[in-house]
Order: sequence, then structure tokens, then C-alpha cells
Amino acid sequence: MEDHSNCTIETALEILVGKWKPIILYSLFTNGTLRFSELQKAIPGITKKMLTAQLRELEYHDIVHRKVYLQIPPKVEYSITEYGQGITPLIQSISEWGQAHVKHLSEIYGDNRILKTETTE
Amino acid sequence: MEDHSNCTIETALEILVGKWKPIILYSLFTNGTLRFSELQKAIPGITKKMLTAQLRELEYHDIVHRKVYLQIPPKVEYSITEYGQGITPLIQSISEWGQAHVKHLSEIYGDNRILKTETTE
DNA sequence: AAACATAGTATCCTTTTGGATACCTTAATA
DNA sequence: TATTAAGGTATCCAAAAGGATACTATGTTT
Repeated sequence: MEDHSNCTIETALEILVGKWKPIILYSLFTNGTLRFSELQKAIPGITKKMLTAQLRELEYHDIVHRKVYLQIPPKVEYSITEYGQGITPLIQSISEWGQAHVKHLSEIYGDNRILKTETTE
Repeated sequence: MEDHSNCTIETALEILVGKWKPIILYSLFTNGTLRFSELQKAIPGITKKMLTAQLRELEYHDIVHRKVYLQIPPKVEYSITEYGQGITPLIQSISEWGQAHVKHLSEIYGDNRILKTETTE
């Protein structure tokens, strides 16, 4: 860690933080391209307002691309940008660490829903 | 990314997210062990309430250790746990990606305070 | 003429997060 | 006896994030 790594960390976190960002990214990464309404269906419980807001933030960060078809009724497609693909290893790292951490927490505090992966004997 | 990586990502993020967590961790990583009051001095602007709250969360996650000396006036020392040391590579990754991303954003939107690192010619 | 489809906004409200300030404890000290 | 030190809590308030609901635009279909 260098001197002012805090702000760069916080910048990085902006992309993942927000109630719905991880699942939006997950949906787009696994499905490639989705329309607004398809995202809504893929993410139960999200409102239009939140979906729009989070997508706009991701768009600002050049992680998500928004393609508008000028037709009626409207059609808008969302996808991960080429630059956005580059975030995959980071998400992977975070996800893996998170998985190990969930396990660590369950070892500390004792949790009934322990996934017995290699603690079988 | 696997099926329900979202929750593990969010669990991982809990450790970094919060107004003061990154700088608290940075202070402890670089200084080793700090008393409550030393942390307060090291982090300008933070209130006791916030410092306590964030430290308690980090303690819950077994990232930070809290050592209480039973004396008066009180003395409490905070440090990174051994388990907590293991988060270093993750923080490193996030920080590096964040740094690159700040640069990417400045390339897209044009920013006066571009750090010319390898774009010198 | 009314209803429909799609991708949003606008408005209002609730919850969560963060911050300011005062207060507490207890032994040693002035 | 009043202060001080250190590490907090308690209380109250402001700001930010999130959510429910209604409304808009407009060409096509009924």
C-alpha cells in the first residue's frame, strides 16, 4: 500500500458498492447483453429507479455500455464494455476472498450452515 | 464468477466499506499497533463515535485486534490480526486497479490533474 | 378513442449512515 | 475538592441511500 491508496481504493469500490451493483454486473457478465426489462426480470425486487441509477453509475465508469434503439416502444440494451471486461480478475479475487472469509467467520462464530468443503474429516 | 458470488462479494466489501475503514486499516498496517487516541490523531476529522464503530466492525471480522489494559486512565491498543494480514494482497489488488481506473477516467473525461506516469511521450 | 408496450422520471417517504456534542468512569494529581 | 487522562456511550440531528408509487412519451394495435 502506498501513501494515498485510500482514495484509489474508494474509487475502485464505487463500482462494486451500491445495493444492486454486484448482481447487475453478474447478470450482464453471464448474459452478455440484456434489455432494461430483461435486467428487471433477472433481478427480483429491484425498482426501475434503482436499476436506472446503478446502471448510470456503471456507465459513467465505462463498465457498462448503453445502446439505445430509436424506436417505439423504446429498446435499450446494456452490456459490459471492453474496458469493463478487465474488471473480471478483480471481481474474481474479491469473490474468492469473500468466500474464504464467510467460512472463516463461520469457524469463529460457529454457524449451522457451514459448507463442508474440505473440513469433512 | 459462480452462481451466488454476489453475497460473498458483499461480505468481502463489508470490510472495506464505511467512511473510514480504508484509512483505519492503512494506519494500522503501516504503524503496527496504535492506541485509540493515536488512531484519532492519525485520522483527522474522525469522531470517537465513528472510530469506535468502524473498529468494532473490523474486530467482528477478525481483521483488527483490540487489546485492553485494565488501568486508569484506560489504555486500548489496536492492531491487525494475523488473519487480517491475509487481506493485504486483496487490498493491494483493489488499490492497483483503482489507480489504473482513476487514470482511465481521466483519459475518458479529461482531467487536469493527470499523473503522467508512463504517458510521458 | 382507448389500451398497450418500453424505458424511463418525478415525487414523496423511510431507512441507513454519518456527525456534533455532552456525558460517564475512576484513580492520580494539582 | 476540582481537574485531568483515556476510551469510550448516549442523544440528537443532518445527509445520503433506498424504496413505493404515479406519471410521461409515443407509435402501434384493438
